[in-house]
Amino acid sequence: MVAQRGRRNGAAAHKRTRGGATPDADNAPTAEIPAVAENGADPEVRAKSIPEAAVARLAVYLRILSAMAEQGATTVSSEELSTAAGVNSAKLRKDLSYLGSYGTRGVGYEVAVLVGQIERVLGLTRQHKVAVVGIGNLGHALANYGGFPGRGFPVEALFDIDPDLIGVPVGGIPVTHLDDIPQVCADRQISIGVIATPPAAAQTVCDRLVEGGVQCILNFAPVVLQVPEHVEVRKVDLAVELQILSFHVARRADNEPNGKVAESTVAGNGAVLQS
Amino acid sequence: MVAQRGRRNGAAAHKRTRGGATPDADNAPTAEIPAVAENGADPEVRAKSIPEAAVARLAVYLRILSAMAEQGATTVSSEELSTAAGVNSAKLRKDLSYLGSYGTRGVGYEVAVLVGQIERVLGLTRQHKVAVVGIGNLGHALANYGGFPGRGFPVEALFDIDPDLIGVPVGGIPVTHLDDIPQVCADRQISIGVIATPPAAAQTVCDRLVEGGVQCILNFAPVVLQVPEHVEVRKVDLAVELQILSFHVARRADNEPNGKVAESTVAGNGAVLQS
DNA sequence: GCCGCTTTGTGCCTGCGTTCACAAATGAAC
DNA sequence: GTTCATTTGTGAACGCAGGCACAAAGCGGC
Ligand SMILES: NC(=O)c1ccc[n+]([C@@H]2O[C@H](COP(=O)([O-])OP(=O)(O)OC[C@H]3O[C@@H](n4cnc5c(N)ncnc54)[C@H](O)[C@@H]3O)[C@@H](O)[C@H]2O)c1
Ligand SMILES: NC(=O)c1ccc[n+]([C@@H]2O[C@H](COP(=O)([O-])OP(=O)(O)OC[C@H]3O[C@@H](n4cnc5c(N)ncnc54)[C@H](O)[C@@H]3O)[C@@H](O)[C@H]2O)c1
Repeated sequence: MVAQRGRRNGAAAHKRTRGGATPDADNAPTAEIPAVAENGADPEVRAKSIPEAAVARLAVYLRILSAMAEQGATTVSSEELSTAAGVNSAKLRKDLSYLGSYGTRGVGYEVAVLVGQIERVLGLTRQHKVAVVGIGNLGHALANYGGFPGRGFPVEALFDIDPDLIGVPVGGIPVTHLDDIPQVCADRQISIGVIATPPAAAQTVCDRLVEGGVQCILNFAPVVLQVPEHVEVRKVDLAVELQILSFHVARRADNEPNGKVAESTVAGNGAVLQS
Repeated sequence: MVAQRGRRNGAAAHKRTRGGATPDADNAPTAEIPAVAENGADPEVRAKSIPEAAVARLAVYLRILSAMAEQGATTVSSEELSTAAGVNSAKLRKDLSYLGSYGTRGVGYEVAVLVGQIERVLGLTRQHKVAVVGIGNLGHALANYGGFPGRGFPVEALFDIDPDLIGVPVGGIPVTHLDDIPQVCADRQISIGVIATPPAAAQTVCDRLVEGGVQCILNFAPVVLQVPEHVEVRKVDLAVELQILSFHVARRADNEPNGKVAESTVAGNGAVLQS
């Protein structure tokens, strides 16, 4: 299949296919925010541009901080929080600095303030309604999972193509037919669509979600989705995860061509005590 | 030149806490391979050092190539494959160049060769046995999923703490009790452990897996795991994924402080014709 | 009120990852 | 055999992210 010849790539590179987010370390494009300068909507908050990698970590910090708050902690130091999150303390401080300056030198950060600020930046001050499409093995697990509603992501619609499933409640919500995706999503103001259908159906489902006004898609099907520019896609590809792990095993095996497997490297427990 | 006081990074960088892989765009540390120079084990293959980000993409290319092979394709150009994978063609070629030079200039790549080479580099030439711990909603889905065995990752052990589950076969494999993790993993040469237990149990389960000689862990529980240095952890945190999506929605909303929601931006199909 | 201790916030440097652009290689046509 | 069209492979430039180290900033003790 040699296909298209002719044109070098004069206008080629433009066709940003968009959509297929590489499984993991992609999303490089630093979340740009054109410095909304005027528009005094947000008072003192000058939402700079936060690196995508930092956003991912902020979500982790938020979970840890919430847990700390529940246990009664009122302040944390960057050292504390960073070890709990498994990152460098300098990196943590830099990440927090994207929020603004909410720490007290010599003391640390106030847990409640930090929680509030991270929620603000991540847009968690309002709820984001979620729809799950494909109520099979995985879809059932997602629909039943309590961790989403608890964090501001209520699941408010379920879809499938299987007639036997239509109308059956899963996790308290009845399953609707695939064809109603656009309608229902628009009606219920769904903002996040989760795709857990077989790969072959994923693109079609995706198109309908977009049609229904869904702005974000979390895709579990191992396919690269095509979406319009204003829609954000993230992919969770478990097979890829396993293959990355496999790579590391192989690499390690190559590096130590000693005994066979060297199993029983029990190493006691991995208590990374300090540093 | 600011002189640089004190040790630049002489021996500092060691304190790597290791373990808690940030949810997403982390794993930066370019998979180092000390250039095994001698040791003629692998004939012509000089396993260089492949960037982690590239490894993730290679796994995606592999899936696409496999599908193409099934449809009878024998060769592909970088242009074709790159659009299918949703990446830049230059990036694709660079990624493939980490494998060695297996393309034919003016023609393209032979699908079969590429598949073989990627499998070799990812360590997929041998099987990696998988164990799943925590056979709840998610664990059931994972245990039943056919996509893993089909890709060289046979699930060969299931564990849970629930007495009602012990002995019950799920996806053809009976569930074993938690306590037997070290024994069973060692016996069956499990190399990858998947954790799908409640967060509170994750660290304990992780320790036992390590005790059983498991080298890689895929963690679904929203906690940061502590592991010894020789164990590789990857985390799949769905709440974090949703929060990253939320961030993008919020960001976009901030940028366009026009009408309310501007829904119905159906935009027909996402054919991003030209830049 | 001053001093010293602690912890934040950040400037700077380094290194990885992405992208461009082009030389080299190859096959086909004549 | 030469030339042309095509596509690979990669050197080099660039931009982002990570990490160090220190100045600035509070707090508490004396
Ligand atoms: N189960 C896992 O652990 C796992 C792991 C990795 C990836 N995945 C991926 O997740 C997706 C779902 O996996 P699963 O195990 O739940 O599969 P499944 O077969 O159990 O469920 C698929 C569901 O989608 C429904 N469906 C089929 N066609 C549809 C369509 N056109 N529109 C809407 N719904 C449709 C089916 O009725 C079924 O309920 C697959 O793409 C799979 O590759 C699953
Ligand atoms: N279900 C989802 O869609 C989803 C989404 C995101 C994250 N998660 C995470 O995945 C994990 C599992 O989720 P789930 O919905 O399957 O939960 P679940 O409650 O359905 O299943 C948990 C299973 O773990 C078992 N278990 C409890 N303690 C254990 C222990 N000490 N050792 C071994 N097994 C033990 C339970 O018996 C149960 O079978 C949780 O950490 C959850 O936060 C789940």
